[in-house]
Amino acid sequence: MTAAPSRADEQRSRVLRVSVEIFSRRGYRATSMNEIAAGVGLSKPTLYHYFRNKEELLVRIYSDVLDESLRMARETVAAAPTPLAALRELLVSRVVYTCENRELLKVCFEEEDELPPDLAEELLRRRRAFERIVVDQVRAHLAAHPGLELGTSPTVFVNLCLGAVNWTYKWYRPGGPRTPAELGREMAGALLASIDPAPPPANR
Amino acid sequence: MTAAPSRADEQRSRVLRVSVEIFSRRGYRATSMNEIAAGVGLSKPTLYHYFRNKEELLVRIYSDVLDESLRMARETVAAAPTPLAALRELLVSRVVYTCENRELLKVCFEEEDELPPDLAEELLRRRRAFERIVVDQVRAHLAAHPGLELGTSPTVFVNLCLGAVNWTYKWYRPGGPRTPAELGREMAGALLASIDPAPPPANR
DNA sequence: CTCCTTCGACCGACCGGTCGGTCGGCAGCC
DNA sequence: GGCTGCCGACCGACCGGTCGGTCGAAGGAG
Repeated sequence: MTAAPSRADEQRSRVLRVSVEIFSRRGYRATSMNEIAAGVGLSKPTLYHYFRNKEELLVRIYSDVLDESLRMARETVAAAPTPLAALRELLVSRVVYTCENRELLKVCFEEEDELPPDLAEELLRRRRAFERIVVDQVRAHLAAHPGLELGTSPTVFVNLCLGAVNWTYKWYRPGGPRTPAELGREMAGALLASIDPAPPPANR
Repeated sequence: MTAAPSRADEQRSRVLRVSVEIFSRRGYRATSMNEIAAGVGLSKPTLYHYFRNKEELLVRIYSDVLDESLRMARETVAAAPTPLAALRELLVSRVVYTCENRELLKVCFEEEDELPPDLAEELLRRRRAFERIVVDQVRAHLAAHPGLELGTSPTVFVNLCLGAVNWTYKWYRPGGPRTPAELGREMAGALLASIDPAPPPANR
């Protein structure tokens, strides 16, 4: 059971929401604390009442995304009947999450090395944990289908898949003909074609 | 025939090389003109002797990459026997180019919207021209193989492929077991599996 | 009910420092 | 002697962060 959020917690998350919006639009460095304060409707000193400094904003944003991503990935894997299905759902859910949080992921992907070096290590550790979940599904799938040839290492294959999926933050625009979920299914289909033992019938 | 580069041209390209190095390491906004000047071994005013302002550095970097990319893409397509071969070579050459110019592409991908709005339009036009070359190969390949089912639109498919390929700037590190060319071939193989009418025999 | 204390939320004014960019001048080569 | 390459010194703007202080609600004492 999560405790009811205090007024302070609400303010903090409002600040974070506004920060994501402005960081994604103007960049972390180019955004001043005054802009954020104005966006939230507070003064700059009040921002510092809630957060130690500018860096902490970025750390919180990045860390929260990691938490959410890890949680989603573990849930997805637990619910999937086979490693291949898990892999497919993992990719679909990443596409959906990315499409629905483009600003957030833009900040995470592009401001990654503005993170303070002392925390970067621990954050990287959690990012690796996420990637490892995906790699494990590939390995499990290959182990279950000894005839399959991946043509590369599982790590490279996962980097390729996650790259294709993450890149959607650069080109996806809402309001197109596809819902994020449809888009995710189509992309996952193309990405997993090379390791799917039962490709769709229409393949000639 | 290209004219012999003047001394000034050489200095300018030295400045650009150093700028790419520092921009990629510290970010465009976080990099001061003084740092660049120190890196080149000049004073700040001398930088302004060669370039109008900081923005122009970024524009030149970005524009040069576009030129080179378009040139490479056109050459590759012209030399390929079939659309599928062209597509494969296009992806391989992108991977190789990316691996060998990680800093450069990092700057282009991550500082894209620091570009001045008045030039952004024309630069975007050229970027679209590059993407269009790739899309055209997909269309031509599908037209030549009526039985093939792409499972999505050519545009989405190209975004997916280029995303996977571009993302390599985030994870590729030289000195690994694969050369960039090998890496490119492996990745292109996986990416094109879903539209390859003659997949490798070991597939089952 | 009232008075008084306490405290979180909040802000105007300010500071040290940095940044992009400029100015005026010097040196050396054609 | 003019042109190119070069620089020390400087400027206005702005930024992250702090300081000192206000205000109103909560809460206990009488």
